Amino acid sequence: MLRTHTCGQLRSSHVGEEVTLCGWVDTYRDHSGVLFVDLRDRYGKTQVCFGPEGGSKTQELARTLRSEFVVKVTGKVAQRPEGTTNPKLATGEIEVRPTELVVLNRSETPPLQPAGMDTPGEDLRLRYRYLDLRRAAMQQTLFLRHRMIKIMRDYFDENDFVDVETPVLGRSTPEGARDYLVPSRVHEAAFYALPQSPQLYKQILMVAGYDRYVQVARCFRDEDLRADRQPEFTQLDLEMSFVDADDVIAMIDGLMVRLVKELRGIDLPTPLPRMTYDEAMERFGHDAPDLRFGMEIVDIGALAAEADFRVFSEAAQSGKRVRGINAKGAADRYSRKAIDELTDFVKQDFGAGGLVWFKVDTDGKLASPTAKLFQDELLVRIGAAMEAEPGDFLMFVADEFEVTCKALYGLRRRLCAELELYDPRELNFSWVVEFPMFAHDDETGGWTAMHHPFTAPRVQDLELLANNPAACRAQAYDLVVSGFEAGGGTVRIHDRAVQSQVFEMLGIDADTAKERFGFLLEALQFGAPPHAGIALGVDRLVMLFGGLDNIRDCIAFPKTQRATDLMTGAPGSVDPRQLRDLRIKTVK
RNA sequence: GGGGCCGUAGCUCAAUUGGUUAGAGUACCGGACUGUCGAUCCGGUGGUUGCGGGUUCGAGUCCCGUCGGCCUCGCCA
Repeated sequence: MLRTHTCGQLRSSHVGEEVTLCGWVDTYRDHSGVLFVDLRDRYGKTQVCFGPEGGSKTQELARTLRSEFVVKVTGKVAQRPEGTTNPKLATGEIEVRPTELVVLNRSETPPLQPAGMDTPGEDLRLRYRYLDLRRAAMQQTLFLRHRMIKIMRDYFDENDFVDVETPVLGRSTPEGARDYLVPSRVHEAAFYALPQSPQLYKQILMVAGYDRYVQVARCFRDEDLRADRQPEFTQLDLEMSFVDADDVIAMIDGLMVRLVKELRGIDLPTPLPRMTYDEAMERFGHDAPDLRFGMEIVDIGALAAEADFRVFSEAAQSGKRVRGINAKGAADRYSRKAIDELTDFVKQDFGAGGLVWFKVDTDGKLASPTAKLFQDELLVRIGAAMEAEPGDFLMFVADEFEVTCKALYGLRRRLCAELELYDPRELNFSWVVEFPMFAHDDETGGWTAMHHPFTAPRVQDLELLANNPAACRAQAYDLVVSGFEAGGGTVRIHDRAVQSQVFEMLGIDADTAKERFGFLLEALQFGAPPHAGIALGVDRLVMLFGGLDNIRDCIAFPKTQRATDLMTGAPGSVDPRQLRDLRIKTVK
């Protein structure tokens, strides 16, 4: 070992000891007679004081040090003189007075300054990720990530889970996200697919009797990126046998309690609250509602039906929905121009016909250019339904249910950010349960699995499977943390007859089913226990616990929005010989 | 594939309605300084305003295209 201590370790109790530290030059302050260098490693910073007593040669060398040089210093730990301690540093009581300085490596002037106070542009940070990762904020996040995964592994180990690794090279299965494909050299025109999740393998492990499986698994989905979505991401994946949905939920409740306790020092009450999917869509327009603030959606369809204003009455009478939200006290925060932008927002992004809005004036009356098209008494009743008070800002969308959900969810999310209605570090946990089994497939006009094709319907909904699939609810549950889907799982079908029925609904015929995942269906015939599981998004949990607003900051080497790695240049071209081996020809 | 924001010194940003030689802080280089800790003080280097066209007497600023980063809709069982 080149060093005796780390840069975060020394205290007054070490005064007088001879120590050797290694680290990077964080900052330096040259006072001619004496010069100071803050030496940094992942443990902290220690001030090194080059005074005349250390020798002029050492001092001259120290004078050449610049940002991010890597050095080794040997010297005595000294108490700092009265009045020169630094309470901002854990090591601020002491300093090291070196008698020897070795420059282990110099550094070019870094394009971004790890010790700087400005956050560099993200493209630079990704291009020079090794410098970015030296920044304290990034180190804190990666340490948080480490601690979180450690807690998870300990927790599941204590609960008799077995960590089993599953293949990365698998086979492509239908539905779901677009696969990342890996061509086979040995088999012409055949491809492996990288796993979107270890779903099928973990079910097979249940058939194999492993009873409780867990894995921190890398997953891949070739879809467009978002602030909370990366093409490769990490799931805490688990599966349990002889359990129902409540057992899985309780197990995860316990994990959340542990995480919140150990990472935040807070006792999280359980059971975590639950809401059905239908309720979530009615109250918040989304299946992962942020419950840290109100602004719930209110349906005013019954009132709208009576309106002289035809956008409302015709919508209400034709089976569409008229719903709105109330941004409390926000009336003076939105000018006409800002409201025009909100209107464009709901039209452009969600296909809404428009936005009907009112500001509540000091008399409690609803005011807007549209207001004159309404009967006065109806406006009073609408105001009452919205619990409107002077200064409130009301917004309404009249459209198909799905459109009103998307538009009002979008508005709610946008306004809560603009109005700062919540503490970004606050964590709120809940479950959304009883998801629909099926969703309409716009392309084929048929049905598609809301979760995946192995999801079990609720027992009481079995007969709805065939005659009213839209009403059929699944034994599915999503963990929602502060408005993000932090995880989702289901009880799986272990009954061959039910499985066949679901495949039929999804338009997967027997041959296709056998071809695509016959291995699972076959396995289920050899004594499959009832089983259920869940997968949590590790990157997202780190983001939420870290109070961050994007997932890239939680990943050491993330991809850009266009799925490239600015540091390595991936994806890149390959040697023609590699393509020849794979018998792959690119076309333009 | 669609919509939006951004791109100016190594870095973070500014530059009035399109108008003089594109500025500041920091970094970097040189100098001063024995207690600083975002050190301070003095001096200096540093610019194809992402790139390519266009409009104009004149473009960092306006228009078109393009490249890159971010946000978002679609997409994400």
